[in-house]
Amino acid sequence: MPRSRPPAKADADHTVTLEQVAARAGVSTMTVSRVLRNRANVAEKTRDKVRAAAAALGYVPNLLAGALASARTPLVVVIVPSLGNIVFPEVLQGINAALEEGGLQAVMGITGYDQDKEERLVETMLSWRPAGWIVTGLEHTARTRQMLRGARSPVVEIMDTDGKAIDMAVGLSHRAAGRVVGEHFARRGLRRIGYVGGDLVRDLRAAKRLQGFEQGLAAHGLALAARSGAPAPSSLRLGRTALAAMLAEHPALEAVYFSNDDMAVGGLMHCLQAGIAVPGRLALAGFNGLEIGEVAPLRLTTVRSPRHEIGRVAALRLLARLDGREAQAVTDLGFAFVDGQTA
Amino acid sequence: MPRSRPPAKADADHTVTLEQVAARAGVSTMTVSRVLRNRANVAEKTRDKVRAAAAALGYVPNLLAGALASARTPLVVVIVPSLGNIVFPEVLQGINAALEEGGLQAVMGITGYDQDKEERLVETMLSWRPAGWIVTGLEHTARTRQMLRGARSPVVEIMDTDGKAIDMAVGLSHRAAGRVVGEHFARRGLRRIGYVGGDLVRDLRAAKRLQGFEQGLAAHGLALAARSGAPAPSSLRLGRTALAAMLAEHPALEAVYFSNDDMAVGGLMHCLQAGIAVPGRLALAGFNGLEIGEVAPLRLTTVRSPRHEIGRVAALRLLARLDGREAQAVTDLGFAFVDGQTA
DNA sequence: TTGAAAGCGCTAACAG
DNA sequence: CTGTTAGCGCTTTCAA
Repeated sequence: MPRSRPPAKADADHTVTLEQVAARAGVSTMTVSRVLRNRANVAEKTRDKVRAAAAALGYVPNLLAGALASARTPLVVVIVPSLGNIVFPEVLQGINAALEEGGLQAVMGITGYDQDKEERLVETMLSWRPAGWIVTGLEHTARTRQMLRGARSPVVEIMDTDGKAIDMAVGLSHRAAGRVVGEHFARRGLRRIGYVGGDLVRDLRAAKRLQGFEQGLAAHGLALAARSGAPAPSSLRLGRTALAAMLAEHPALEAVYFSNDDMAVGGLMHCLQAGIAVPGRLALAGFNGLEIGEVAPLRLTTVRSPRHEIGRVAALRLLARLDGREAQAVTDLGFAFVDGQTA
Repeated sequence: MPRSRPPAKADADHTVTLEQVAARAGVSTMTVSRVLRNRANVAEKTRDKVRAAAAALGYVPNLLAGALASARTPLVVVIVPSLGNIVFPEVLQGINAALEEGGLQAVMGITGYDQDKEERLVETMLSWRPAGWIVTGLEHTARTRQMLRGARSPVVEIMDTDGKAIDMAVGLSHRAAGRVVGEHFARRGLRRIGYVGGDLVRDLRAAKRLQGFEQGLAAHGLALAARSGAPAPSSLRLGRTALAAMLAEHPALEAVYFSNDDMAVGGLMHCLQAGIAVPGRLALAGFNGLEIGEVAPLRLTTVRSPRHEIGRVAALRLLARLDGREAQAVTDLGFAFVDGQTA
């Protein structure tokens, strides 16, 4: 004979089900379900009875059962490359706050700037049948792209707008952000210019900024005199050591563009300690507009990215689409050049 | 007549189910289930047939259905107070990496250092029937505690060991960490000492560090000469402005202890810019051992907390318990005093 | 080594 | 406004 599980009511596992609430309230499970999900068309008196019964029993809904029955999960998969600096946590805060208001839950994945890892994450996450996806960047493996399209739930690619989106994109043009700094350097009359970055093969947005930066220089007849890139994640320390190394080899450098603010502040710290006059002897600039650049003894010249806002808007676009509303395909939230004291 | 949904095979929604894989492979759904979950006792030939069928159809398992049927989710709820500085993202990276190896998924919640928000989060998350919980700190509302206990899945409280754990705890003694700095200041012969922090009512671990710090001073017959606390989250900027304000009011101060490294580095930046000699004229110390303190022109005196390790170990303890292994109730991962150049 | 039956806890659809 | 019926896609249990 097949198993006949004991009725839930007698379960050793004291989990309270809709059915028990229904029994106690003297109504059907459907009515309980309606009340608990605030559906219309239930008499006020019935509502009260049901709520009382649910409270008395300490009922906790089972989202798994609900999601399976309705074919709708309140889950949104969020995939970011790293939590190693403050940039993506800030984006996550924006995402999280907005999703929460819409009654959705973020499930997080971290790729380590590895597209194959991203592909594996997407494959795994597919099993949750998420309501939507927020992924970082516009570059993915072909299979990742295919899986995301096949999932037929909305996808927002964040941070970048230089490229083609799978579905929606919310970010800024990194090429343009880099170009602005290149032109600024050129207009300042800086000539011997270096670049200090991390791993450009992995961080494609940093690569786009550098590309834009070089275009900005080229527009004024300039070119990069030195360039360093370690196969390591960007960090304050790397910025510091890489700048020191570059200056040892190219002592005549007049300016350095860094892949981001972490790197740039690291470089600035080197200059402060080594007694290198900034910006007189060496001009510096970064990207992101982090707080550390603002409170440094010299305000860092940089480009501010709207990180929290990118997260918030990405989540809102997703919510809009889930509500059946139209949502803009590409949202360029722009950036602001920060004319600081280091360049 | 009740709805009669079209059979899944003809569904407009092309979702492939176990049943379709089974049909194609010429076996029962149970056999497919066994193969796909790598259960023993399936003939090698059958395995191959099933795998081929699954691949051909592009089968994607439905975790919701699986979890409902087996009463087991691979979800772990992780609740942290904030992603506003790099501390908790680092903890999350540690958690995430270890959970992933164990086949578990983190679902994140952010409390904003608000215990009522935490309570609401726990209540909501309960509906996922998570396999385990990682929550921050040892202080929670009575109802949060009750819900977590009632969930009957393992709970790890992270960061702190000064108090009583619900189930397991992984962290360090903040009281001891504060005390070490207090004694260091005293031994250095510093006498007029101030404290600059954020909101101690919300950040209870910062409050414990301050308590330990004052004990350390008291052991040498000293007491705090000044103390500032804004009802705001700690930040580089707050550290900078709060120190400036404190020095304006207490110009004779010889040393300042900050609630953490963000605050302390902010303070250090103020000194660098204002030309205040550190540590000669003013000694500074913080807490956490962040990279920014290490690359500053003066290495920050601080106490290093094992953030990534706390996350990793917390996840491992959870995994151990889910595997039915015993796991240590309280794990004190300790801290390291960093004898920097600012105190 | 494989399969059949039952059911996890909930919601959609329809009937009244 | 409320109830009935069927079934979401999977795994458990037991039998063969």
